[in-house]
Amino acid sequence: MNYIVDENKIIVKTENFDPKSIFECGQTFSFRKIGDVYFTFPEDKLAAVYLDGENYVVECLAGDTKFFINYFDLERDYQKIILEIEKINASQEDFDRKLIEKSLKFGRGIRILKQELVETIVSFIFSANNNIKRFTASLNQLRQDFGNEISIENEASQRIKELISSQKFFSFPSLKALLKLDEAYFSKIGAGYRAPYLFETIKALPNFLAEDFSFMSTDQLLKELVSLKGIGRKVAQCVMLFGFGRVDCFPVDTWIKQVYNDLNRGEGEKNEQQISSHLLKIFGNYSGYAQQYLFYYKRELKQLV
DNA sequence: CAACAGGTTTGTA
DNA sequence: TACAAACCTGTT
Repeated sequence: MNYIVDENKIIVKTENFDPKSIFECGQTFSFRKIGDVYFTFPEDKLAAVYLDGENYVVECLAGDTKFFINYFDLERDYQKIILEIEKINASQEDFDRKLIEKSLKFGRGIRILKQELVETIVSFIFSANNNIKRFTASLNQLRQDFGNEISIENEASQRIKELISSQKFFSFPSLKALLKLDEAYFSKIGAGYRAPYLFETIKALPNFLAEDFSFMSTDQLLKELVSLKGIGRKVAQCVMLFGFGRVDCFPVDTWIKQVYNDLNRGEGEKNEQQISSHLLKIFGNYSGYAQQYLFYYKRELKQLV
């Protein structure tokens, strides 16, 4: 066990848990950093994550510890995942093995969050061909307009109390609330040409979500997802990874495209689909994790330059 | 001012 | 099936 529960707090060892890596590796946009504290607000929940001595604390402010243990995937052994990816890496002849090694070391605190489906789908449609700053502003506006202010259920620690005294957090709107929105509203909050896609897909969600996905292969699920407007292969794979917990997919965006060229030297140009299936073939059920380590390392490194 | 940003859709070979 | 071009819009 790499965590213990103390009332509304989860105490986590730092070895495979690092808030910066978790929140800034591109998997979620439902967080806010205030000082050294990360606040995360998935659905209608809220937690503060901060360093306390040698450990990280997840202080659950709305929603119980059980919810956040699942959300942060705390029952999973990420050290084992890292070891498995290292093993795969060692068997690759034509790979830049050092790149993987460095990525795993750099991102060892990453965890793949278990995110709610509607929030994930809507957020990633916004993210397509968009920059984080711009679409997080749209998402925050959406929360403010049609979510509810999250009230603190559990007594906050003194430190957190002070930090949130001037802050408001809003839940992600329910599907019911989203269904009432029209194209013009999404345009207004800066969705641009994605506005009709959002409108169409939200309209299709009740029917879509009623399906039983448990028996579906990842390939089948991908086909279903890309049939929704505004969802192409990349967004679909993100939704599968972050919303469905399908780790056997490898989302390829511009960053992973760059990584692929660094990683797989002299293979010639390949398109996103070819890259995705090649990496999937290599990493199998560790693809989702491997993607996050590589993506985070590449992007963070780029930002330092 | 043109290019770009964590792609998708639509139209054309 | 594969590849281009257009696409909202704030930033650099």
